[in-house]
Amino acid sequence: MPKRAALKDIAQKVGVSTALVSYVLNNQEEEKRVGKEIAARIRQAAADLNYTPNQIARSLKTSKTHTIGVIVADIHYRFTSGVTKAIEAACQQLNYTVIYGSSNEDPAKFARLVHLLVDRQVDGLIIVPVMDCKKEIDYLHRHEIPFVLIDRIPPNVEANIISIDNVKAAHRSALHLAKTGHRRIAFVSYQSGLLNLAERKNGYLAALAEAGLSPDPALIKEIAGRRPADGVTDRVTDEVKQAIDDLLALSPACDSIFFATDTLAVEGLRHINALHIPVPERLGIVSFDESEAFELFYCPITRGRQPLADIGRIAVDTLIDTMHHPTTKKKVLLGTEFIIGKSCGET
Amino acid sequence: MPKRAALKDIAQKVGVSTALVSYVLNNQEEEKRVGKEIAARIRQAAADLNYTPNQIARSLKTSKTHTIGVIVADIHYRFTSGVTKAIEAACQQLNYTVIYGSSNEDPAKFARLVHLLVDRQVDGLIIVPVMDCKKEIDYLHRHEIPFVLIDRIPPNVEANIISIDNVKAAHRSALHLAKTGHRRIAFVSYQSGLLNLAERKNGYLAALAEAGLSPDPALIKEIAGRRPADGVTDRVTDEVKQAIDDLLALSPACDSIFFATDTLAVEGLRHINALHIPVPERLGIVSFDESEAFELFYCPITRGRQPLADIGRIAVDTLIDTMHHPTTKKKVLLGTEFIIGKSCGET
DNA sequence: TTATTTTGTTTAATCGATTAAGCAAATGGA
DNA sequence: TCCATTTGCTTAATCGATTAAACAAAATAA
Repeated sequence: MPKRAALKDIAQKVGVSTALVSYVLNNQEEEKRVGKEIAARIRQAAADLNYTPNQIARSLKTSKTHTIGVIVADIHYRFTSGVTKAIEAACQQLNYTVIYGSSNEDPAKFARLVHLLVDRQVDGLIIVPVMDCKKEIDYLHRHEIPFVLIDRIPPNVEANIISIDNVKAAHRSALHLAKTGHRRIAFVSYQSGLLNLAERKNGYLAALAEAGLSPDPALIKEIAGRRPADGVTDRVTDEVKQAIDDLLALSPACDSIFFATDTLAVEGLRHINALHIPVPERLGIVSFDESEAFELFYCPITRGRQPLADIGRIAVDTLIDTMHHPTTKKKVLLGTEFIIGKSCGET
Repeated sequence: MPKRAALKDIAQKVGVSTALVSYVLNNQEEEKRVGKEIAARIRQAAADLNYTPNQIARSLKTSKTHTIGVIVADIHYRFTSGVTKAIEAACQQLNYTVIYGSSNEDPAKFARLVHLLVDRQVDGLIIVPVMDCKKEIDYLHRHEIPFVLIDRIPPNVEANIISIDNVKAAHRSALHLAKTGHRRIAFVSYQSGLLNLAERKNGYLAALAEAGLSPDPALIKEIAGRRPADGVTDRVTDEVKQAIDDLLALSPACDSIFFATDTLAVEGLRHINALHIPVPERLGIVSFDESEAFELFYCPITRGRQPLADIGRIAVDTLIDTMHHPTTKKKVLLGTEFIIGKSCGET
């Protein structure tokens, strides 16, 4: 196998300098006034030799890699794979390549990834931030590396952010439970400093207030652990079970649950199923996000669906934008779609 | 912002040549007999300047990128995200970076991706092949680029392959339906030249034979379109509906369905639900793969689960292996776990 | 005819690291 | 004392492309 042809080889074959070859193959023949006949011969030779430019060499010289780094929490989340799919599609159109890594919610791993990708000279980053990522964000700012945060909004951070309007979406979900006659509405979320969960809680509380219901701390359950790596979900699973058992034992009884994420809802429904609690008769349910399970559950789950494809696409657009105009700081809050199933009873 | 420090800067600061700096920072001080005191000063300077090597330059020189390319069908498939997660975890351990792209089952896109990743000089590839990928496989062979195929086994191809034993898994699934008293067992799959689906069919047929049931072409439904990009699933959805309607109208009646993939099962169950067909009383169900929905369905679905994490991990191991010993051609067929739900009735 | 502009091409530096080969000084052996 | 080794470091080529600057030849202007 002869090794890959380089510019030099084409130059040699045609009998010109590499400069000319470079000009022609980059379609600069006009500006650089390359002879028509020579240009044609160069193209021919390039085709004959099956030439493809060495991107590494090009990157070294131009310090542009045409690559963007994507740091997600866990590719196995529906949110993540949905958004990632859209990111990649958008990048493919723009001729960008995607390097990907997942933090698994671990700040140390997150930090390593940021540095790794920066060392690999990505032109920009799309990041699902973890807790305690202020240092890395600062690092990116200092080094003037364009980036966009998605999904979560870390506190006290200036940056491009693409997310959804969590307050509004949560408000709508909780209010729907109230409107369908529920009075003791529980909120099950993760314990986390991430602003998006805090905002979902705010939306929930606002809805209660609007419906004239008084908040009850006993109805708010915040699960300590994020779903750990590698399917070892035991801890979360157990805590969710406990939370639901607690809720069901309350008096006055809890009559409905608003799950702040799809993963929590799936865990919760599994347990509710095992306990043979009828939905929506005994317990009304609303969840955030999407899951195949929500439609196939005997009682289709009412839920707020995030526009995953939009988030991904807009994240890429915004990133490309900042790459050209580094000063722009965009904050985009997208709306969610509210899908009414049967898990809250009839309206 | 001062620009990133290079080897040259360290050399200047310490007052030595870049060669020495390179030796020290690559821990070759012993072989290259670098003075102890100088070595220490070099390390100190590197730390002071916050030096990180420019991977691009290193790659250009060594023509190793420490990057592997992953080409999948669709990251939003559970199979894909599960395997990808394991691939990335393994790569992180070995200090490899993952570049990722999805073919969306489109041979043209697949071909473009292969060339793109090869141009980016990936050290190796992990690939979920599409139909008609013989040309690209040959290309990789010709250029001596190490790669591993996963999930699907294209016909007439010599390569490292990590997959599951589809015949065996399908055989077991179909046989389970027979053992639970079903006599008119349908097989719903995709129409595709991919060998793994063909093998699942073979397993199904073998099980029928073993159970003394005669195969009936009317019970075999092969859906034409793969799930198209971007959630536009209408065509597949409609076809699945039609297939199930057809099956239910048969006489003698079809009493059970074996779905060859999770996506088909989810589509199918949605329709079965809408028709209020009771599972397992009227219709026994077995599926391939996993879905959150299978557990939350009112009647937990009996299924064969692929060892996604193992597939990913072994794919990486095998790839690293071939990178060092290019001649090895491994073919690994993993076993599947058979999870008995309630969708076939009692044993 | 000479000066100027235009056209077409080459030269050579550069990006940042790696690494074979070369060289000088110190050490050791006879 | 003289030659051979060892030690410690530098030089310079290289990977493959980009691109400013220099240059020569031809065309045009004066």
